[in-house]
Amino acid sequence: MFALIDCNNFYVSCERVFNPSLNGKPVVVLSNNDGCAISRSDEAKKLGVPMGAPVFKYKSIINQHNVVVLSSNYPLYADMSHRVMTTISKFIPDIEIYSIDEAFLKFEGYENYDLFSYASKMRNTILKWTGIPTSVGIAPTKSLAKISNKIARKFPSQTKHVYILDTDYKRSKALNYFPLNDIWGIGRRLSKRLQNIGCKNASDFVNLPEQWVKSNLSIVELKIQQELKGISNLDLDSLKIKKSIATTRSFEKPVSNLSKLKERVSTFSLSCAEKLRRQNSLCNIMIVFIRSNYFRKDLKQHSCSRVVTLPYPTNSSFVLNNYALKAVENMFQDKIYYKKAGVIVTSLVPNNSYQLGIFENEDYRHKSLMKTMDYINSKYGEKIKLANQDLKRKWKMKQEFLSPCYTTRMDDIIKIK
DNA sequence: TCTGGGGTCCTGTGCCGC
DNA sequence: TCTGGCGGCACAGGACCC
Repeated sequence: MFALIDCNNFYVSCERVFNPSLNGKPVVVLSNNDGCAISRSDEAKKLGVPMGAPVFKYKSIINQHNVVVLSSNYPLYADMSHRVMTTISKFIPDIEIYSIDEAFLKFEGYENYDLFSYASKMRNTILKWTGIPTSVGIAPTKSLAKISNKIARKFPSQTKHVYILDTDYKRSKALNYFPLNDIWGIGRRLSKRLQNIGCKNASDFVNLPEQWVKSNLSIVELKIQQELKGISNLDLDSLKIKKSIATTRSFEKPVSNLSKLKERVSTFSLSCAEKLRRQNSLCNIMIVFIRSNYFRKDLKQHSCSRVVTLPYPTNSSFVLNNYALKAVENMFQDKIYYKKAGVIVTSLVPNNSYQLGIFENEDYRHKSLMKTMDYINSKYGEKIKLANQDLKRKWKMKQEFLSPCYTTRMDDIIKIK
């Protein structure tokens, strides 16, 4: 059996742990630049603030009902997530951390356990130790565990936040209940396509001939279909090695000036280099993109990307920065208001075993220089920069409603008098 | 005025070499 | 020497997830 454990309204719940006055009130947490609502309390959901809604469109609801609006505080959420995951692994060793607020678990050798009471004990412990409420769905496959988790969340008074989908009767009842786009892996586009051929709910999808699914959709949908039938196709993915690393941002204000754009992209490339070094990887390929604001139909649009195949695998800030800047110069067009840019590194290889080039290899001094740079920056804050970065950095992400970093910054720790 | 970021995977297209 | 078919590859773009 598999279980999916999911933190309820995770970002809002993290905020509530340290600020209990938010309990019972409608609360939303916003995305970067305070753009969209990406986490909502039950009260805010009831008021009709949708997931991912641009917050300026819902100002009247927010003002009318005194909805508390917060900027996202990632250091806090990352630390709380770590606490929750550590607590879970004390109960079950087979764990796949699927996202910041979700984990899949595998119950192997738990045949003699009462899974309901074991899962309830786990969620009570998490609540007690971290303050974060969770829901647990248990089923024979990962896809069904997802559905089971939805049931646990949707009917809290009946399920007490733990639901076990363990019989054919429960399975077919659940599949008849949930619409297509509630199935893990079936999004907006695909559910529309399936609706057009007469599928109304998950059950209709499961009853489609396998051959048809394979030839008209893809192998991914076929796997989902089998999982929903109760045939396990997806196992725990415990060792997750990243295949790409990205740093991308929307700008608070549009950028139409090449040197300013270069400065931003430079910072993104350095951030990617740092992330690479942190996980002891080198990259072979770097993708740089710049894009105007596609919501502004009245302005001239430009969206462009460059794939840079590097001469040798690297995680050197200097090398990545140089190529990123060349790519921007190459793509930049005058009189365009750029709204977003990013750097993605991919084709990653481990730091300690990679193919050396015949003609060109990295300057051997970079390695120790980077090590020193990372050490100084981690000890004293971002003290060392490259000269082409804006040394008096004026731009800053919009975060008007940021809560303190209660658990990760000494100055922000709550004082008890 | 104001619309996120970080991932994975798949598909279509164009090019190249056999 | 030319041509068509085909597989492999790179790349752009899209769908999906949280």
